Amino acid sequence: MNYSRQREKILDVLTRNAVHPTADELLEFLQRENSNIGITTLYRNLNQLAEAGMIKKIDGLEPSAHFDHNTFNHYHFICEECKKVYDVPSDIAPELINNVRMATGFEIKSHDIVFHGICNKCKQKERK
Amino acid sequence: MNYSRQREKILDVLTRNAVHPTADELLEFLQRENSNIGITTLYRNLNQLAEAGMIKKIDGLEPSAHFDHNTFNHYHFICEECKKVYDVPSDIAPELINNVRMATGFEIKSHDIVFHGICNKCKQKERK
DNA sequence: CCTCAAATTGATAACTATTGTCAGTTTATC
DNA sequence: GATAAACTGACAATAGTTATCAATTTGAGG
Repeated sequence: MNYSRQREKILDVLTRNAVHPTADELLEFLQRENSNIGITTLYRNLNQLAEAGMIKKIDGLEPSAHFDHNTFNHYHFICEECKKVYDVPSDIAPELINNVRMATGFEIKSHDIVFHGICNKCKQKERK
Repeated sequence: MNYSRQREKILDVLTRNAVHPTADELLEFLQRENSNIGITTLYRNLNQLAEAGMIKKIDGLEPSAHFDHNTFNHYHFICEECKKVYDVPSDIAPELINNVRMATGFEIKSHDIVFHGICNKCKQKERK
């Protein structure tokens, strides 16, 4: 993978905006910083970076993929109210992979967990 | 929800073809049994049935949603080789929800786990 | 530096999965 | 049987994402 100004900028903006943005949201962030990067280039780079393990692509949050600069093993929670995506630490399911191996015999290469519910901020608001 | 011939047929075919089909695959199954149901009707019913809790919509298997007649609490595994979707029993992560509640304080309404890897059949084939 | 192949960009077009529209049909209730 | 509400399905539209490809940029070697 060669260097490119655009890829560096994308990685930079994604890291500074740790809100699990979609491609569209990232494009906005970039434009706000006067980085006009083509949407094709953005998608191409996001996929390349994910492929290379430098970022994470979060599926399961239809209708569009979100992207995460945090490549540390962890899970995600999306609030049904404010739609914000939160990180969930991976130690909530310590024996998961082992248990699946035992139960199925399959070779597990990766896994993702998505939780849906109401976050604390939105629980507060509802109480008022 | 009123009765409809189409909805009954969709539920019937989905139940008999327990392979977690996509909407397109379901359409094929239906056509094979000479049930020509419009794609709009199919999607509308799948969403209604999922809404009503009579089937499950499986997100996170891009690029398209899969559907599952099994509404029992369970998870999914997709084989990177043959692309088949398998069920994974839910008892592999017994304390999951509690642990997330403890870690985050969030109200968890639902969650999904998707495992990626190689299934036993494909492991066999690779050995040859 | 200069050259050159390989990698990258981005405008445009294309594709795919899914949903909106709406007139005509079916269902259920009285 | 009449009537309102639910449902169908052809068609058009939308949204997210990828393919195409000529022009530009990058990096390794001479």
